[in-house]
Amino acid sequence: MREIRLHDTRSGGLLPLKPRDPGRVGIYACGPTVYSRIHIGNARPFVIFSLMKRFLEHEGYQVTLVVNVTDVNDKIYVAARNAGVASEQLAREMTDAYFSDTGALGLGRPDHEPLAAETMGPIIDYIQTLIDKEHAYESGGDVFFRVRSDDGYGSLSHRRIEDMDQGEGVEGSDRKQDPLDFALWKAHKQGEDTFWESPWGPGRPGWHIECSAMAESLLGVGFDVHGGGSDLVFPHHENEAAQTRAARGHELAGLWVHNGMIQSTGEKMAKSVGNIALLHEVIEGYGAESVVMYLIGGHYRQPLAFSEAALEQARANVGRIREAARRLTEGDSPAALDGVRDRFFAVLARDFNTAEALAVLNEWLREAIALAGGNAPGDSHLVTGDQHLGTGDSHLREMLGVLGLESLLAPVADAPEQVRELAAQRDHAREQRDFATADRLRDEIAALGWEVRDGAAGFELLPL
RNA sequence: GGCGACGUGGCGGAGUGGCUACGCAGCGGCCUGCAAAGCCGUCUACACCGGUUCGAUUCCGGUCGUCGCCUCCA
Repeated sequence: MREIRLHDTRSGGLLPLKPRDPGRVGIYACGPTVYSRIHIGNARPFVIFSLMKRFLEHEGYQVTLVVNVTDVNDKIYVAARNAGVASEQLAREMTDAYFSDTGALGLGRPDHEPLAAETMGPIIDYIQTLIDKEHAYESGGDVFFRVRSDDGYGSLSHRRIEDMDQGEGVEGSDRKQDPLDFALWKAHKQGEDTFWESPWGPGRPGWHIECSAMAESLLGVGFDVHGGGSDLVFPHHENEAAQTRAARGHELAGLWVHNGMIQSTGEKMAKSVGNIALLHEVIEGYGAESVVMYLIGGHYRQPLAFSEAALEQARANVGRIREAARRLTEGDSPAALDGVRDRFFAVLARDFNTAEALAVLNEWLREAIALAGGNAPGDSHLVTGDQHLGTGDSHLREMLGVLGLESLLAPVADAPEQVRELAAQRDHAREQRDFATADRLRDEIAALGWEVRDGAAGFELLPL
């Protein structure tokens, strides 16, 4: 089994993936807070970790991917109040929208998608354990985590407690023993229409404990990879890690993997900045494959520039691969290309470098063409666009499958009878050298949503 | 202010102490009634200043700039 290395935020370096249970990998990635439709930045971790799961499965691991939904949070109360709907209803609607928006990416679903609202029992138990171990305390209906009781606090985000903002003026500061302490449970406040009963009175959990509890109840303590956006390193993941150390005496995850931000107008795409592109709109505009292609075009840890041009480019890339795929034959790829295919996966094994893998995939396509046509550098006429290569597509299928782009290999549907009839007429007109008629028919075909291409072996019809 | 990351050709974006990243766009060919698609070829790079080195885009230091986190945030 090939060694897979990932960049670990806590150690700051590339670490080999050493599964807790040999052959089995557990991944937990933080999903969105559902108070509005998600934007393409929210989709990045969903795509990265979905594809990482595919890659690990390709490498022979059995993978459990958990992506949570934060459906209990301050933001949701505020957004619901502004929209004049119940917070529970808004959360439910936006959760559904999230499932539908990410579903449209065509990558399938994670193995588990827990909701905070449905994990309330474990969350309350978790808090009670922290109180019992004196890592947390109740104060006026709130419960706070005692940050200074965790020796490892700051080890994930590389901050020293002394450097931290003392949190003056922050909500709840009058009830905290230490300004650094953060809320595990927040007492019910007037106007908050969703709340739960607890040993400390009615209220709702804090964000950080929700994730610790959801992750642990599905993957146990010490699972392999905890992922999420780099903006979550502090305080969210730092706090998750602290809670687990305090309650269980063990690290929550072996590796902490963080994706970079998508940038728009030169800064992080964020609802609060107002520079967002909603995922469902981008998918409708460019197609799911283009969105996936765009997201894997850069290394997951780097910031990624968002623009119309970047999406257009991704769409062009998708089109080119789809064209190439059409010219291959279903079946085994030539052994001469095994090395290129292997390199594709070797590159992914080095910190999941999808950008470099894509370059290798391009190389595979180029060599497949050269192999089929015998093109030497400088030859430009041996393989033409309409020529079927006769090369087996198994390697490409394997690579595209890991990238979530296997749909590019789907056969083109037959054109409707009406379109085929027009195309036949056009072919006849061309034989008669009646090009005016041929061009008019091409326009008619285009108006029906099809493109006609002429080749040595006759015409082809493709959906526009 | 503290911590961290980054500055690559028109654009997106990898990577490396010495050898073409890749893609998009452009340009020149091939093919073509025209077109589309495809194929071949091709031009623009490694922020700036020092240092280490036989040799640095790649290592070290500095300067300038950008971004992220420190508050909800993928």
